[in-house]
Amino acid sequence: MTIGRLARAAGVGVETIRYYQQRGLLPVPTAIGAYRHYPVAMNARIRFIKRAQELGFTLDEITELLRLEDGSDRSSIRRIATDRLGQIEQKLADLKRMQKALKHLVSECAHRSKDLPCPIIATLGGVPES
Amino acid sequence: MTIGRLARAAGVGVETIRYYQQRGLLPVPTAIGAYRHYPVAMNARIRFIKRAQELGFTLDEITELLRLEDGSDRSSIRRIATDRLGQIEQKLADLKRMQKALKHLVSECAHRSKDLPCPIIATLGGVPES
DNA sequence: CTAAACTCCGTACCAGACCCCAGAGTCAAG
DNA sequence: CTTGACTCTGGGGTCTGGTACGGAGTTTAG
Repeated sequence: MTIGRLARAAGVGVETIRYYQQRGLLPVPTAIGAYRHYPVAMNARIRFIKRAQELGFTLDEITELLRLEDGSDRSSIRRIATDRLGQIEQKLADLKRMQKALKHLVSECAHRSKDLPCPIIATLGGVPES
Repeated sequence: MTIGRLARAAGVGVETIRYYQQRGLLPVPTAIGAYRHYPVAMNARIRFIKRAQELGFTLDEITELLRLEDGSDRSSIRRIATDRLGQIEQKLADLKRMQKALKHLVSECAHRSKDLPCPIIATLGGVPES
């Protein structure tokens, strides 16, 4: 795999791969001749990164997640993963609240008469915590 | 309410409020004298924005969501909300998968011998859709 | 009435996550 | 062996969601 093929296979730009290398998310493979030669497994790794990003992880966080795979220092790494797990669960809870609120909003909007305002934004905004 | 008080009440910077005004997320209230005077309800609106942001909505998306409140064109607005609902549900599903995978990963990491690699990233990355 | 604190407007700058470009070198199909 | 597609390095630009700054005008508490 050359970088271009890998990029196309993973559905990202060549620059993205280089950027990830700079940031330490992807290893810089040893060159064969003057060009670098990527193992097919890189593809899975890039997809993992993209997936995690869609879920709201930053590249720094994903870097930590990825150290799990290359995992040497297991105990501290496990701590990191557990933290992220907590984050994810928090996010899940938030999203569920949002889902509920939006559902409510939609049905309110459907059933209410036109000139009554939707009181739901106040409800959502009124939650002081987080 | 002056802008500064509002900002402190909502837990954002003054500049943020101005920025939101520029972007059309907040109305620019009419000035009393030379300074603008904000209704207390703005606070709820700002909190709503912040909340939605934490859930991964962009300001553009939030702008659309907010039109729900000021809602005139209910049917198209309901469509938008329903779309977002779909997004949220997708995200929930993804997060749940992620949660499961991470849990698995953590326990694998705990139980496995040190030199076996974790195969989970491949599993995650292998899902082609999205 | 004055001084501190605030507001207004505009512009500039920051981080994150890329994207694009130039110029030079390299590979590989024909 | 040439030619065209690709790679390398490096540096800059872009978009989002802000934050910071500067200078001038405005309130308001004492």
